[in-house]
Amino acid sequence: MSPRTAEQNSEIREQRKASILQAALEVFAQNGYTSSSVAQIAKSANVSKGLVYNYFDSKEDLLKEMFEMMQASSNELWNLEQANSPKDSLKLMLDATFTFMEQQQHLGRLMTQLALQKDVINNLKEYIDQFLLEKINMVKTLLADVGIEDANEEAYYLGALLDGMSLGLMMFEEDYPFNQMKNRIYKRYDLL
Amino acid sequence: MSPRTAEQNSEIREQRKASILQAALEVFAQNGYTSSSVAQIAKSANVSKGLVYNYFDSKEDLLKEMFEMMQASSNELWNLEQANSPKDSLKLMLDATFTFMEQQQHLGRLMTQLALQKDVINNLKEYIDQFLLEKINMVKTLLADVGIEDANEEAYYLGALLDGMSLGLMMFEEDYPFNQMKNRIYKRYDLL
Amino acid sequence: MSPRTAEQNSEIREQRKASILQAALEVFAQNGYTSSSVAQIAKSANVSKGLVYNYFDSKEDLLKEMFEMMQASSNELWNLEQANSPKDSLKLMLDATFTFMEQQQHLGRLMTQLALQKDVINNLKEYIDQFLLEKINMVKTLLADVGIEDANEEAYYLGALLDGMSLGLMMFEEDYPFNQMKNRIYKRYDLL
Amino acid sequence: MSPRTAEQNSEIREQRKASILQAALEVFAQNGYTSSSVAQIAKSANVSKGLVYNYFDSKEDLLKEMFEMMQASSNELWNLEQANSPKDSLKLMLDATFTFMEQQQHLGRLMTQLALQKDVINNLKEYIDQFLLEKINMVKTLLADVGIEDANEEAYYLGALLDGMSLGLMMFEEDYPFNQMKNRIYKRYDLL
DNA sequence: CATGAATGAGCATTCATTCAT
DNA sequence: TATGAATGAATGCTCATTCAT
Repeated sequence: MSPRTAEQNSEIREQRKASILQAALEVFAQNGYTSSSVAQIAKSANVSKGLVYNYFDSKEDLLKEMFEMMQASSNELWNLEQANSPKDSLKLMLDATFTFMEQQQHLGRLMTQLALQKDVINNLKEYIDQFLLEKINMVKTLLADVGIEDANEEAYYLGALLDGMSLGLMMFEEDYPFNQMKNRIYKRYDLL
Repeated sequence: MSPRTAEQNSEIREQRKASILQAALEVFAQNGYTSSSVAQIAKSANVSKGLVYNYFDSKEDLLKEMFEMMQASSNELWNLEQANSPKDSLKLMLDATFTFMEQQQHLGRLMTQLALQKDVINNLKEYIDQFLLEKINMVKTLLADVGIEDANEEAYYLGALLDGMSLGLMMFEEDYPFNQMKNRIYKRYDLL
Repeated sequence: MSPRTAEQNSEIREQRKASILQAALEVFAQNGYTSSSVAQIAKSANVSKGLVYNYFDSKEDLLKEMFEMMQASSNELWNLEQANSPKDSLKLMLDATFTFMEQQQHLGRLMTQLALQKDVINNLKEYIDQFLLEKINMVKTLLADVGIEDANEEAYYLGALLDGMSLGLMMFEEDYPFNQMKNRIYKRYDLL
Repeated sequence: MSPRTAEQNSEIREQRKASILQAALEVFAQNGYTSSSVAQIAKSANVSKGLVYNYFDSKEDLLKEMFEMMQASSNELWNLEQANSPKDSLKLMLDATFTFMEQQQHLGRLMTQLALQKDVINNLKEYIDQFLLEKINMVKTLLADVGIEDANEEAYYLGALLDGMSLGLMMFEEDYPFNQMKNRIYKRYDLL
């Protein structure tokens, strides 16, 4: 009835969608994908169950779009083009990683859960594995560029450290000595 | 009077119980606790659904007994009494950890999943957290005994490395350079 | 915004709830609480199994609400305030009792079944016993008011007669000489 | 192995059977037929589940034999042949009825439950109804023989009283003024 | 005769999804 | 666009019954 422009409508749609997705993320991360109900998500987003299906095809679809959100968020952070040197690139990558860990704990938590179990849906696990592989390959390149001898092994080592930190942060939360860990890593690559 | 002796029955029970528990472990680790159905477990163990309930009170109970299994398995491995020196203790701890990672991947996978989400049952998460805390405190002590300056921070660092390795092994499986990683860690503490 | 107004929805809910409850009452009274399945009730109410749970928390809850329905129905009938004399009160009580017997045979049948066995749920039996006790005490008072010598014993006697009639009506149904029995009782207290 | 005579074996069988039946009766009367499990009965009789099936074809069969037990017990009590007069017959019938109420409360409780609901098994309800009908007809005859005017109506009246007493005894148990009620009835027919 | 391990059908309950309004 | 009533398939669990020993 109200004369909204198509643009306004589109914007409202986007916002609604984002808010539902955010609610879903929190619920999924807390309870796990399977244990979360669409009703719970709808309630948490303050909308009706029906509306969730107005914006998303299925519960599965929510998860897929969440993964795409993660990719977008990650790509946005891993903006290494502005780097002036290999060292700088490495530093930017670590910055991005740490920022992601802190700001996107829900996403990290959820993706780690999903990565640990068989495909819950379609080929999501494949995409996650692909995503992880890309990251570790990028790290290999960065480490090689910076002159590290056995860049491959070092990449796994650094990967283990970062994953371990991520887990630690999820478990211990504010009790985790996150900054000390960050410093250790920056120091290791002489980035301070 | 009994057609089977009590002993025979008891033995059958123990074996069946163990085999169901093993099947449940695999199914849980693969699909996640919530996504696993008792029917799936029964099928995987080649028994009827009903029999599962003859041996376990509930699906929850399966998980509880699994956790106890993990504690037992872990305690068995962490046999540090036979150590002759602090360094030896540290080495034994690392040996135990690596052995557990390799031999009990299912358990590790499952417990990590559970640790990442809200309590699925009763107070299991609490017990898991407690279990993890004990381990990290033991590591702190071992590192201090061995003369490491900032044992607390180092414990978190080593913890991150080990957790990260565990995750890596779960994801990459045989592609993971597990032995190289182990060597790096042994070398770090001069244990080779 | 809602497609149906809140009022419309509320009305639909009330009607559905009532019709499910009525179906459940008939099924419970016919087959007994334990032997009745929710599927049977749903079918009898021409709704899906799921919908029953949209309106009632559990099968148990159906029974609880049924008991409350009985209390309400009974209280509505036992409206003794309008009586002008003790004799009038006694007559009203008997009227109410006979009306209940005839109009609420399902409820009577079900409650009698429940009263005869161990508590099926929570403390329902306790409530039923409490309910019966209240009735018999009220009868004692009414009989004393009317000038009956041994009102206590007479209350048990009248109670037995009424319970026996109720049973008889349930068993023999239309073959039961209900009106003759009623007359006998009215005559006994000189109420015709 | 032990050389028991066929007779001894047969006797053992009979005893076992009776003890299982007794256990089943108590369990059924307490919890209702449907809510009682064979496992419960077996446990209560201190035998294995299997043995129950050695003596009875099914849970249903237990109920059938119980009903036959009730008929036998009832027939044994209603031994009216030794009566010298119509009045004596009536008195013997009442004696038998009261004795049954007191001594066979479990049976009474169970049969009343069954009479109130649709056939749980085969045609049991039919038999029960038949049984009740026989009794009431016998009562009619006895009352007519004793010279009561409207024996038919009086039979329903007496039947209601007796059924009501039975219910009362089941509900109030030792608090029920059983003897006073008995006296009232004996007095009513001038049998004291 | 006696046991209890084993089975599978049946039931209460949950939840993703649809649809009339 | 938005709602929530309605559905039915799936799941945890129970229990009568069978059978190897």
